[in-house]
Amino acid sequence: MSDDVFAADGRVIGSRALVTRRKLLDATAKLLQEQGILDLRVVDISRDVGSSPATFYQYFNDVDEAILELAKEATDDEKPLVALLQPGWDASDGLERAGRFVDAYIVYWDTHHAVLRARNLKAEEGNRHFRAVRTEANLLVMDALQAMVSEGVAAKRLPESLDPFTTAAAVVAMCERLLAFQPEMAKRGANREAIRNTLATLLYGALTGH
Amino acid sequence: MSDDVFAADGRVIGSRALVTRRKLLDATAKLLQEQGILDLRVVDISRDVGSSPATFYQYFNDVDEAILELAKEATDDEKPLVALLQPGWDASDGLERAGRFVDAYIVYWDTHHAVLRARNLKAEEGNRHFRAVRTEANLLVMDALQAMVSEGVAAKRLPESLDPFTTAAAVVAMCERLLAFQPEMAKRGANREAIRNTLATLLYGALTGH
DNA sequence: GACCTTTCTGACTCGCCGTCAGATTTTCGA
DNA sequence: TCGAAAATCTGACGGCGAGTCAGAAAGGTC
Repeated sequence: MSDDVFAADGRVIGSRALVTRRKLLDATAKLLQEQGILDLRVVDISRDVGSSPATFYQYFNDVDEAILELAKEATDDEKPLVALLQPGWDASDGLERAGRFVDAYIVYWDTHHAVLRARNLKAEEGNRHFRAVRTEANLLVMDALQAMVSEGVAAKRLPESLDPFTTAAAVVAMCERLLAFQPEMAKRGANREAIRNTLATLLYGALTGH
Repeated sequence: MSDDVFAADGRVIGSRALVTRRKLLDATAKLLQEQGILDLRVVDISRDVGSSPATFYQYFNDVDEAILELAKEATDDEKPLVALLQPGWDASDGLERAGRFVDAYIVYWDTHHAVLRARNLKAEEGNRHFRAVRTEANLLVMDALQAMVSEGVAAKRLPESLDPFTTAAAVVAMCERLLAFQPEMAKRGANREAIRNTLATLLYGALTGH
């Protein structure tokens, strides 16, 4: 496994090119955030870094490839979340632990939501590269969650009708989607604190049975 | 309030035009499903109904407008779901009632998932028309859910830290997103039945505290 | 400073978007 | 049934972004 970074035609690139590529990725992330994936144009990305569209195609075969790269980078930031999902939430500080996980998840989501949204869309539309990245990212957290659910079912705290894997998926689903609703909910009186606490309580309930 | 349907330029259209417009909407839904929103082209929609792109623009100012119309139609199919969300899930048949709601939700989702996905994307990217439609659709179900949560909190079955509105949103979030994960989960052993039962159990737990 | 390698870009083709003038079809009064 | 008017449809076009490629520019090496 090498750390070399490749251009679209497969050749290894040098340090100057690496800087250009990085700028292109940053501009892609920025515009994805500002304009959304539907209005993301290669021309704009190029203009943003002060180069020509042809330069973009030196490093990526298309916009998808750049977004995929950003999605992989986002996955790295998801890894630390797993440390917050150790078994034992049924102890007296369980709800607090759930809260700490939710806090960390909110930071993660806030940082990467535009990229994650794009990743999920492409994955749901059947793109296999994005599916793979999403699955890998979700499994990080879901394996840990699944273990917690299995433990709860074994200890009879949770009903047998809960499939551990599906429950884990449901928990991830709830986190992801509730945060996506957030701006809309704010207008209807549910502030960040309420969302945070409700989410923590629901996770605590789903994972420990309390 | 009139039932008249308007062309893009605002004039009321007749019955022949209504048929054409319907065909365009159906083709839009079909291609949205097959190709996803990112590859949806007006040329393809037109070709599919055997007319020219110019015809499309007679009825819609752009593709968004057609998708918005489809999203509104999907909302109509969501209304019957509310009938399955009457208070009283804490009775002995509560879990079965939760299951019936989940079944109905799955049918609703399967029918409209491509359109709902597009609606949610546009809403999350800040398009106010799509936000309005999504909010309206979600509120239908969320008002009913919220009442159930409030009842549970009042009866001390549910903890006070659950904000009823946010919990309702979380329940909707879980339904939506878990079904979106479904094809991926199937590969990892979680079949439809497991998803259905897990979802029902989780809703039952979140809404009744049992 | 001549040569070689890496990186960048102007200029081009292609295809889709959205428009509009005019063609085609339907409606309807006489 | 006919002809005019209204409704509907479309060919053709300008504009713009995608993606390609040959060659220019920049940087490194001796």
